[in-house]
Amino acid sequence: MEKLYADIIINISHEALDKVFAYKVPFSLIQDIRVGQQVVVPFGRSNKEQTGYVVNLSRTVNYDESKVKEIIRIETDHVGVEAKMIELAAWIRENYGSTMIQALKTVLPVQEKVARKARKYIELTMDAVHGPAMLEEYFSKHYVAKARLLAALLDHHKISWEMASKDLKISKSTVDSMEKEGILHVVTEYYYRSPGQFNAAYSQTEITLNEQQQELIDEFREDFLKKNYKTYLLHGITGSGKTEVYLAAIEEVIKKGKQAIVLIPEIALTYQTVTRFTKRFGDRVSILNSRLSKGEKYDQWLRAKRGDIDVIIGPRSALFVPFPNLGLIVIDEEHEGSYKSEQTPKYHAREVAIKKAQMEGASVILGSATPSMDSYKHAQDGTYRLWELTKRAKEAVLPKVYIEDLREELKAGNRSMFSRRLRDLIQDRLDKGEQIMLFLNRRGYAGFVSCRSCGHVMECPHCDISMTYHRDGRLRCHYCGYEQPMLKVCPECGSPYIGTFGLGTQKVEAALYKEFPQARVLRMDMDTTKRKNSHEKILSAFSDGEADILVGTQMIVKGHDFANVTLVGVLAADLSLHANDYRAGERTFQLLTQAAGRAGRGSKPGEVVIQTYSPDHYSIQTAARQDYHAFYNEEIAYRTMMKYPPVWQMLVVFASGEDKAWLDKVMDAMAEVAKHMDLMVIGPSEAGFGKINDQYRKVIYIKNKDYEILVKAKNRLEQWIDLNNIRKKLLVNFDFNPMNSY
DNA sequence: AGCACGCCGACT
DNA sequence: GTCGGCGTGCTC
Repeated sequence: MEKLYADIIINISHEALDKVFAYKVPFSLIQDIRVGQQVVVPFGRSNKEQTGYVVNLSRTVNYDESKVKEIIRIETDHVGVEAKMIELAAWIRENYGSTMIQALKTVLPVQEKVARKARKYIELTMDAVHGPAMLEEYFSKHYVAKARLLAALLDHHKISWEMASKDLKISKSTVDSMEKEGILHVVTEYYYRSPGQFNAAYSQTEITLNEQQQELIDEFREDFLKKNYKTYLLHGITGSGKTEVYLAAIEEVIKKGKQAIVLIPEIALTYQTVTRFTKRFGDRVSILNSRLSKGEKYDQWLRAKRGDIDVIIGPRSALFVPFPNLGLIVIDEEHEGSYKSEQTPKYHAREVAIKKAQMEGASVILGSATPSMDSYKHAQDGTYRLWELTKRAKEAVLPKVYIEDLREELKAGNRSMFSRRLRDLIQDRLDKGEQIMLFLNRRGYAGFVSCRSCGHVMECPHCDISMTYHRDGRLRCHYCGYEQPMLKVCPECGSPYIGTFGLGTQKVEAALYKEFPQARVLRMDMDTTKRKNSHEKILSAFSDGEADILVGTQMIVKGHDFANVTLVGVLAADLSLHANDYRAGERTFQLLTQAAGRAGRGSKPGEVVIQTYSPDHYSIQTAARQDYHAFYNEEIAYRTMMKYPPVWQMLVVFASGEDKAWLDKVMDAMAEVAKHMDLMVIGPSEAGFGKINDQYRKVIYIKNKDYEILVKAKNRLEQWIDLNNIRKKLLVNFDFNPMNSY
C-alpha cells in the first residue's frame, strides 16, 4: 500500500495552532483516517501526546521526511464541543468548497489575543519572616534572577507577570522553579470583557401570546418534548409578532436545560431588538456583533462554552458559539442576504444552522415576513414545517399603497424626483406634524459621470466600472479606491457637457430642503453611519421627533418601529429591480414589502408611495398588495422556466488573476471538465466587473437539479485544480446558489 | 504552551 | 571539571 501523510493542526489553543504539522499515517490507520478527525500524535522533543485534527491527507510531504513522526491513534470516543465544531467544519468544507483550514477558521474563534483576557500575577506565599533569609541565601548562591524577583515580592507582595518579565527580566523558568520551591504562587485572574452596551433592565414580564402564536408554541413544545426536532418556517406579516414566538420557544428550550442561538442580520442588531431579549432573559443573554473586539468575541464564546449563558444573539458567525447542549437556532429575517458568507467558504447560515441542529439534536425556527424563495419552497415540499401568522398583533391596519408611474410624471411635466402624489402627501404630513420615511436603494451624492454629447461614461482604468462623483470634486472607484479629479471636458469627444447622473441620498436631502424648506431632514446611509453608534443616534433622534423626514438606504427599512411614521416613500423601486442577477425580483419584493411595513406601525393609518418606471412588474404589484403567495407563484414559475435556484441548483466557479491568457485557458479547461460530467455549463464568461485591481475575472455557471451532483462536480474540479497546480497563479472560488452577481 | 538544549558563572 | 540557574527557540 502507498504511503499516506496527514496535515494536522495541534490542539494547543494558541498562536501555534495556526500552523499545520505533517505526520505519517501508519498502515493500520490508513483505512480509517478521514479529514476532520481528531487524532493523537507525538509532539515536541519529549514526544508528548497531543490531540490534533486532520486537516488534509496527501501522498507526499514537503518537510524533511526523516523528521516526520507517525500518528499514534484516532480519537474515537471524543464528543467535546471542539470535536463537534470540527465535524461541522468538515461538512462546510465539503459542501461549499474551501480548504480545511479556511473552514476551521470560520468555525473556531480567533484566539490570538486570548492571553490578554487574563491578568497574571506573581504572589509571595512564603511568610515575611523567612523571606529575608531566603533572599540572603539566593544572594550568597549568586542566584541573581531569583534574588531580583524575591526582593521585589518582599517589597510589594504581589506583582504583575508583565512587570516581572519586562522590568525585572525574569524568565518563566525562574518563576517555575521558585513556584516549585514553594516561595511564590502564580495567580491567573480571568475576567470577561463584556460587550455591555445593551444592559437593559431584567423584568420577568410574561409573554402574552395571541391565539395563533399560542397554537404554534403548543406544537413546538410537543415536538420538542418528543425530541422531534424540525425546521419551522415562520411566515408572519410585519407586525404579526414573530419575536414573541421566538421568545416563547426559547423559554421552552431553556426550561429543558438547553440553550438557544438567535441569528439576526447585523444591520438589524439594534438596541430595540436586543432589549426585548435582555428584558426577558436578563444576564443569561449575550450579544455578538462586529463592533466587539476579538477578545470580547472570544469571551462570549467562552461564556457559552462554560454554560454561563443560555442565549446568544448575533449575526451569521454567532452560529459557531459552542453551547454544550444546544436546543434551538432562531434565524430572524431569514431571507436576508447577509446570511450568506462573502468569504470562502461561502456558506449559508440557514443551511449550516440546519446541519448543526441535526448534528446536535436541536430545532430551527426561520422567521420572515417575506421568506426566501428557497425556504418557502422547502416549506411547500414539506422539508420545513410551515407556520403562518396572518394577524397583526396590535390591531394595526395594513397601509394604503400607491404605485406612481414616473413616466407619466415626466409626461405631465414634473421633472422633480418626487411624484405629485408623494409631494402632496409629504406636505400633508408636515402640516399634521407626522413623520415620513423616504427610502432609496443607493448611496453617495450622485451616481456615475457621463458625457451628454457622446454618452461616454467615466470608468476606473483598473476595474472597468463607472466611477462615482464625490462632493469634494473628485472621482472615485468604489472597488479599488482609485481616484482622480473631476474632468472638465469629455476625454472622448471633448465636449464640456459632462455631469453626474443617478440618485443619491444626499441629492434627495438637497431636493427636500429646496421643496420643503421648513422640513427637518435626517439622512442615514453608509456615509452618516460610519462612526460607532451613529446608527443608533440617528434612529433615536428620529424616534424622538427631532426630525420630520428620514432619508436613507436599505438600512432604514429593517425592523424599526416608529409610531409616528404615517408615510413611506420609495423613490426609485427600479434601482433594485434592474440589477443583473436572478434574485433581483425577489429582492425588490422583499425591500418594498419591508418598506411598506414601516408605515402605520402606531395607531394612525399609514400610506406608502412607490415610484417606478415599471408599475406593472409583478414584484411591485404583489408587494403593493402585500401578497406574498402571489409573488411566490409568479417567481417560482420564472425560476422553473429559467432553471434557477431554488428549483435548480447552481454552482459558480469564479477565478481571477493577472495573466489573462492563462485565466482563459484554465477556465475553458474547467468548463470542459464539467461538461464531461454531463452538467449544464454556462460560460466561461467575463465577470460583471471584468477587471478589478488589474486582476482579470471570469466565471463559469454550472447548473443541475441535484445539489449533491454539484458537490461532486466541485470535488472533481478541486481535484483538477490541485493536480494542475492552478492556485499558484490564479485565485479560484466556488459559490453555491449565489446571493450576489458576479 | 511546554520542554530540552546549551551557555555561563560558581564551587569542589 | 561539574553542577545548576537562566534564556532561547522549536515543535512535523
